[in-house]
Amino acid sequence: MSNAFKALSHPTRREILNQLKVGPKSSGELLEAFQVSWPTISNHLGILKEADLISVARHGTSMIYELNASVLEEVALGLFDLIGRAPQSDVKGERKS
Amino acid sequence: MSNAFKALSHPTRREILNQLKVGPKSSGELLEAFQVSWPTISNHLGILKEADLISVARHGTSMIYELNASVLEEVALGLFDLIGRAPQSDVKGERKS
DNA sequence: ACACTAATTAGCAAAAATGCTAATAAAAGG
DNA sequence: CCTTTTATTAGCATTTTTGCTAATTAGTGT
Repeated sequence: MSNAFKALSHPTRREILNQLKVGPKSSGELLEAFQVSWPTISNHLGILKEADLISVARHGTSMIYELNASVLEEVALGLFDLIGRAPQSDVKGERKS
Repeated sequence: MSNAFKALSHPTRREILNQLKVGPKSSGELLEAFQVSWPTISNHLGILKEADLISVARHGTSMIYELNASVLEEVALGLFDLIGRAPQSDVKGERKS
């Protein structure tokens, strides 16, 4: 859990998650949204992956990154628990088939 | 928002929030739960306060710290937004008087 | 095999976070 | 006013994070 919050504590990494919100993207596509070098983005992606907030799969020469919704949900639920008000669990977004 | 996540990224600080979950406490009371020096706790409390995750009020010689539920809720909602599934707002916690 | 594109790893320097001891402040009680 | 209790501030060393350039890996096309 510490890893997750640490990963979330950097603005660039939160913005990466925000970019991935609309759908999977490659390192290169993500790079364009930020004024940093490629190794820097690569490092941020590594940290997010280490925290299990994103998943990655190779697609040809590209690495495609994707949000890990379940882990993000866990973190959010942990915060709700802290203030003693759990959200209804019947939301869950996706319906069953 | 960056401040909040940074504050949450340290295990001791998350545990402080956990201690405050049951109710307000003084620095001294909080200190007893951790094997660190007093200045260290004071520093962590300062960071949590800076992030607006807790509030503080003087009570005699003691400083009483208290959870800022609304800010924690905001952070949690931010995460839910990231995965596109907002929790129901009809909470299970306090009823309306 | 060779070049080209996409991305990561290595190595480094600068900045920030962590947590200590010592010194200081602020309120309460005698 | 002086002491005690409660807590913060100052100053410092150690560790971690951040982000760069240069070098390397991996796949694609010729």
